[in-house]
Amino acid sequence: MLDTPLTPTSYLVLGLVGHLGECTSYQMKQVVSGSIGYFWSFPHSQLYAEPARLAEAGLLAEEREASGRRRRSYTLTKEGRDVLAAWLAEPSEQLTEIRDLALLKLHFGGQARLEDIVALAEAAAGAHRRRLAEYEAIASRRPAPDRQHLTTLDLGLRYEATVVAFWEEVKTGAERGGHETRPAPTNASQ
Amino acid sequence: MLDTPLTPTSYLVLGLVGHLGECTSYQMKQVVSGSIGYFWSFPHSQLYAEPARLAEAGLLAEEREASGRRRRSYTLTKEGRDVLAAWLAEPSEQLTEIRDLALLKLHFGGQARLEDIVALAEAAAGAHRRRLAEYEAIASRRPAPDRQHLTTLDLGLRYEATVVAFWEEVKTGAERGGHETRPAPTNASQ
DNA sequence: GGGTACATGTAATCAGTTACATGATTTA
DNA sequence: TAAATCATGTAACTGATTACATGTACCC
Repeated sequence: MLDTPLTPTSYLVLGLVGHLGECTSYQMKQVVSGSIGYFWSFPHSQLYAEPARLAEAGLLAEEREASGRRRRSYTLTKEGRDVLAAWLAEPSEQLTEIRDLALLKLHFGGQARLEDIVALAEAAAGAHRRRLAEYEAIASRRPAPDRQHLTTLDLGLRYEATVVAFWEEVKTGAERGGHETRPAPTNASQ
Repeated sequence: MLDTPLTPTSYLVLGLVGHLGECTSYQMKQVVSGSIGYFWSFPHSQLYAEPARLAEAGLLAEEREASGRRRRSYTLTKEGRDVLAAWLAEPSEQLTEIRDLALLKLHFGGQARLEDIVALAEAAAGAHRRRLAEYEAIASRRPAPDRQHLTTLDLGLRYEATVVAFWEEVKTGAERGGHETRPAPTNASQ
């Protein structure tokens, strides 16, 4: 049935179209930027390229306006709906992939100066604190019935709170300067 | 100085070579698989391709065995060391990118059956519980002095604990079946 | 001495990113 | 009506992934 194996992006688009019903790439973009985009970002061009691929694979039906902007809009085909349902029904095995430059820097922190670690931790804590505040604002606007079951937003809230605390501790730890980081990188060899 | 802008992978490799000193791609691979690879995975082929790129850019020096396997090994050049130091000294602004298929499925859970959510949550909780156990084992082997400053492993421990709890709650929530998920997907239209 | 697992790469492909470009709509 | 901003795409490039392939050491 399918030649090209589907990527995470494929399912993301299928899920969006399934959720929204008939929609354009731009509408997907708007929805993404207020939800998934917070933790899983990608350029909007993918929301144009991927539906085209899915349409070619027969999972989406493409309709184009006859006049004006000639927008393309998409709907799930029967096959698309089946593929999406099958994907949703199959529990996924793989764990979280985390891409975080600040964490990577911390990981190589043994090669950095303590003051750089302090600055890094401060910046990271601040950024995550702001993100946490955004999530809290969204959560407070969330209608009551939805508050009963857990969503990605709830994990986002917990994640950011955890991370803020983590970076704050990293900062105070580095400020106290104690612990066993080499005083200077590898200057001994110079 | 630099033509190609450096990617996260570039810095990852620079950091590894800085940390290990002269090393081969295979050695990097081994180190990665016991540390960064836990949350930031990528195929080993990148650990062959990227050092080659960096060598061409003058940030790594490449040495090749004259006989036998003709292994390539890499060291930082002066310029590479500077670039790495500058990167480490500059606090990064961007937040965490999280790629998690299970979370994505949960996000589209309104289109799934409740029993699928239960299975999803159960599988995810189990996988993260196992990962947490791995981290705990590593942490217990960690030498005492290192226990004083926080590392990526510490965040890993906290993250996994948070996520396990989250998925367990999702599971019990879905089992109780309560909340406002539509009883059946969109079967009404069939 | 043959199989199996570890070690070390290369080639081809493609998804994803970057950059560009233009058409509509609003606003001042 | 000019300027800004929102909306809608396309083209080109390349980093990352997949797949393949072979060499070396060890073990039964």
